[in-house]
Amino acid sequence: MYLGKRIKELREEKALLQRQLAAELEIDTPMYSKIERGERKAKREQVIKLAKLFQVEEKELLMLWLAGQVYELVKDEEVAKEAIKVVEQNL
Amino acid sequence: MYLGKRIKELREEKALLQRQLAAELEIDTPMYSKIERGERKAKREQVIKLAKLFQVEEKELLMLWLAGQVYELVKDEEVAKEAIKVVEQNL
DNA sequence: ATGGACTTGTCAGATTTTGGCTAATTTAAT
DNA sequence: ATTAAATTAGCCAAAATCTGACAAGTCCAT
Repeated sequence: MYLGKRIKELREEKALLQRQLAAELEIDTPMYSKIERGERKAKREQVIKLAKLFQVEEKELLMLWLAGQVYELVKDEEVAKEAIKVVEQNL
Repeated sequence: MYLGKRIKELREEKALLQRQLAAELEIDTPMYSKIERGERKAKREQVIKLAKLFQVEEKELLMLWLAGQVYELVKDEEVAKEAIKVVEQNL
């Protein structure tokens, strides 16, 4: 998963533990673990908080977060590419 | 909405009434009306049935249906374009 | 002003999502 | 190999969302 992969990188760079970030986000550790692995999706607010904690651009993480959701939506569809292109046109 | 616009066109081309299509899909007319206007989203099965009824490529309607969902997901996000591009890369 | 087509609003029931708990597994160090 | 810490898996109830149906409304032509 897009966001999960990135925040895992960031967490390891800064040598933080899942439970520390979980505490910051006020969720439990298993939940944070799931977000990192993309098993659960973070909420917008949590992504923003993570950007602050890691001191990276909010936009970067929000973009990955959104991309992950789009990917989940289209991944099993034969017409995924075409659909994406159509949306891209109209943005 | 992508799909709604298209099935309205098709319905008018063939001079059919909403209630006729609603009957085919086994839903009530208000529901069909909402699907056409994009107020409710059709389910996959209904889209396929509609393609058969209108005698158009299943793929065409499924693509529009998917595009509509993607659009709903990203439309209010500042990072929509970038996110879409990232997904496009990885398909 | 009646009738037919379509739309709007509402609502309970069904389905999904969510958060947190416990327990299992993996990892790292001694 | 044993322990302790970190991470993951599985489960369950509460909350939120989605669904289908109905009643009532508008709009338009006759």
